[in-house]
Amino acid sequence: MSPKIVDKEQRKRDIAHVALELFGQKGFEATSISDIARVAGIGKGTVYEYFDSKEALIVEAFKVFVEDISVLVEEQLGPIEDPIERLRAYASGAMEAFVFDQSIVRLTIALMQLFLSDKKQLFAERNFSQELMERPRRMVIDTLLEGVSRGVFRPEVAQDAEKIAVNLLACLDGIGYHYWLSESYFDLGEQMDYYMDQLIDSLRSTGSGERKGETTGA
Amino acid sequence: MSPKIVDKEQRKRDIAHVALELFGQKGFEATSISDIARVAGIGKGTVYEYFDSKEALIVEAFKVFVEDISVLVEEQLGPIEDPIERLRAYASGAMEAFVFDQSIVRLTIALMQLFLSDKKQLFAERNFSQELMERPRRMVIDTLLEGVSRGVFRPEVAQDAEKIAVNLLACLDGIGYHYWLSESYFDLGEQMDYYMDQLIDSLRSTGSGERKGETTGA
Amino acid sequence: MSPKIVDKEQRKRDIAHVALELFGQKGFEATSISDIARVAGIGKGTVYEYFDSKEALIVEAFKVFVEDISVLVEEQLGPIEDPIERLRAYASGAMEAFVFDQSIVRLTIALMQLFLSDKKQLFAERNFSQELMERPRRMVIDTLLEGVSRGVFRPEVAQDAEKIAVNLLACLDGIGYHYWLSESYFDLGEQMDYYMDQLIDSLRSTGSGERKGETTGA
Amino acid sequence: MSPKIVDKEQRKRDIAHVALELFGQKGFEATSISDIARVAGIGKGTVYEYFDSKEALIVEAFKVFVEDISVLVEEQLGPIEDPIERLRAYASGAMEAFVFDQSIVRLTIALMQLFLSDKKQLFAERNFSQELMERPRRMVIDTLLEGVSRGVFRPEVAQDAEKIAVNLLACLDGIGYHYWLSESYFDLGEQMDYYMDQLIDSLRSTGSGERKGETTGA
DNA sequence: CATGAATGAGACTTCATTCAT
DNA sequence: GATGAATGAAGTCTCATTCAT
Repeated sequence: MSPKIVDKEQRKRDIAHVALELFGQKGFEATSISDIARVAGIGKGTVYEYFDSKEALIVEAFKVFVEDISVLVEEQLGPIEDPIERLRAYASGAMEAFVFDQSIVRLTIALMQLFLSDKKQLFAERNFSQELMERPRRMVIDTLLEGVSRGVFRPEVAQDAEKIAVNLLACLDGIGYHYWLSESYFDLGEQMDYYMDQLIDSLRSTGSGERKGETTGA
Repeated sequence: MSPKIVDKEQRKRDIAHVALELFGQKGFEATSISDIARVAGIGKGTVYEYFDSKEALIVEAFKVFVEDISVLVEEQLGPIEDPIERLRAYASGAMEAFVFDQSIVRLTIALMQLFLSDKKQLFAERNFSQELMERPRRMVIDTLLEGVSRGVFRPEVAQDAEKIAVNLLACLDGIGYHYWLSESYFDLGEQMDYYMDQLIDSLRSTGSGERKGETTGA
Repeated sequence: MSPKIVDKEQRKRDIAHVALELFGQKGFEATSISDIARVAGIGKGTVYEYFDSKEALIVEAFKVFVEDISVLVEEQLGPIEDPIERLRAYASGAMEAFVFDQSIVRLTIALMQLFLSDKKQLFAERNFSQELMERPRRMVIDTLLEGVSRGVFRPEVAQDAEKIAVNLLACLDGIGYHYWLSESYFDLGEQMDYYMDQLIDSLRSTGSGERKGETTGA
Repeated sequence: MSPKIVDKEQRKRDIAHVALELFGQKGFEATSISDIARVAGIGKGTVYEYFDSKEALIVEAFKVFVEDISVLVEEQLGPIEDPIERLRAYASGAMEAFVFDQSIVRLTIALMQLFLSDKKQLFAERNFSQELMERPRRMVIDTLLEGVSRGVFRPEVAQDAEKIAVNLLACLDGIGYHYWLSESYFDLGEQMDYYMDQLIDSLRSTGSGERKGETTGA
């Protein structure tokens, strides 16, 4: 409430941001408190004024990460009206993240790291990975429903909206990770387009357009 | 005259397996050579009789991992003849891995870890992530072609076989990871079935069957 | 506001001095960082706050060594005016070092150790062994020239001053080392006097004195 | 006595020779038993059939070293008759060792290492450094006496022979070490010649030749 | 509040030595 | 006798964390 507290909260977030940046660049274990302090431009001891331990810092960093992603998705898709365009825009955004801004990919993988470490219990309170997907999923579901109500998508889409959304997010990520891991073995854009064409094709209300291709892949 | 007789190759593999186990449980950095030695029931120094460094051990562990997976896929799908059944069997296998034998998931994530650490160069020689997918991809492609030649799948599938295969593997993994990360937020079996139904439906030659459902999600 | 106040430079020198002490007692490889820390009364990790590596510590230690020696020579010879007395004083100082304060001998040997290890490249920047001799050589040369200008030494000494100086320093060291290695097989004082008598005798301007003895050995 | 025993003694010496070689190349601590065994072409365990410990091996190696040097000096000087030539030949040999076959230098330094390590007690039984000098000293003394009896050297040389010999050996070594340490700061040949000229000049019987120069440095 | 000096646990790695074959 | 697999002590170095200033 008082300016002091606001300041402290902001400082905390700043440090978490720096940490996030570094975690994404090198992973957790390779990122030391010293690194974080140096990049943040503060003293090593000061970090401990804001966080009880490195683990607490990690948790805060992911809290920030989840918020950032939500904001990012919002920004990218906010202005777009057409349901189909919205879905494609989401896919494009995901693709770009995998090809260009690897930090998101890296951070998601860092998050996975936490899941297979003993630190999993850090998340007793909150399930960040679920929160991470919550906003995008909400967005996809809303878009699907909007598409149905506009008559762009088939009515049956409405009742499967959640399932469709979950799969959409998962598949885009899956394709992205495989691309990332296989070091450009295939063309990410092509694969994602192939996937999206298929999907959108199957969503369209029959009257709203011809089936585009012969439909094959997922 | 003759020294202690030991099958060094076998021993090496054994240690690699133990390492693999632990890497999957805790990640690389969190797994110490001491841990590996203790679990393997040998002295710390002995590990270094078989591997020049922790990094060499990591590489060997993944070599073993890739081989294991290949064998596993082979075993699961070997006897199945029908193309559609083969694809479904593969999906089931993947699902089970995500639900039960988490070690595969964990190891794949461990592999991702390596990619975001500076140890990426360890794989200069071999691209394990690609090798890891090579066998399954081959299998899926062959199955698709076989399906086409049997008249079960539409002829167009043949030319897109590679793309379809890549997406299939990626999407199944994507769904699996999201499930794993979201801690059972959704029903993995249902989601995978939903995906596979859609996919297979789109592969079938028009004459070979009715469109199974109305919905089409990813 | 202000952090713990410590004179880092002084601390660094202190640690280097402790290291020097131990290097002289046991050699480099036999001296562990733990040893140094223990004797310095600090924690093992603290050493690394001041030196990036053991090698950096070795370099710093020798920097300190060279300075110490220079100061020592200066102190011993500073006030003496007469050229012959100065030379004899230097010889006496060297002798005492070999008989009493073995640390100088030990450290010089430690320095030799470095030369035959692969750590020689540590000295890419500075040639400590040369620096170590620089001051004494300068001093001897100056003394010789002073002696010539005073008419105490023969004029020809001037042009050979450098050669004479180099040999003087080298021979004194040689005698000292042999004494040290042979564990008092001979009387160091006698041998050095014998050497110095010969030398000074050969330097004297013919008018300045009778040849002292018959013998002349080096 | 029996062939077996001879064989064993020879084997022991062979190993010691290999060890010597390696000690000279890298120093003690940097030379591992594994290294020695590998270069000797035998098993690591076999080394322990011949030596109780690494330290015992070091001792044996130096025993061999001392013998080798004696033989070497004998070979180099054996055939030379003229006393002056013998002395100069010894100096040349020493010089070559410092310039070319650094292994002798390195080994002598390694020997010094032992003296400043805790392993000094290894030599309780024998003083290798003294033994090492014994033969050359003997040789120099004999040569001096021979020179006197031939009338080449002044009669007084005889009674100081030991002192002269000790200083000669020590000074040559001293010049050599300084050269080695200073990395060719000066011309070793010149310095040694300068020293030897002076020395021999001072030894000559007055009748046997003019004083060569004005005599200056040692 | 902020700082960074200090620290010890613990990581990787080497190596002299033992011992079963 | 010969071998090399096995081992643990010990070394260098990193880093999360504490605490005096």
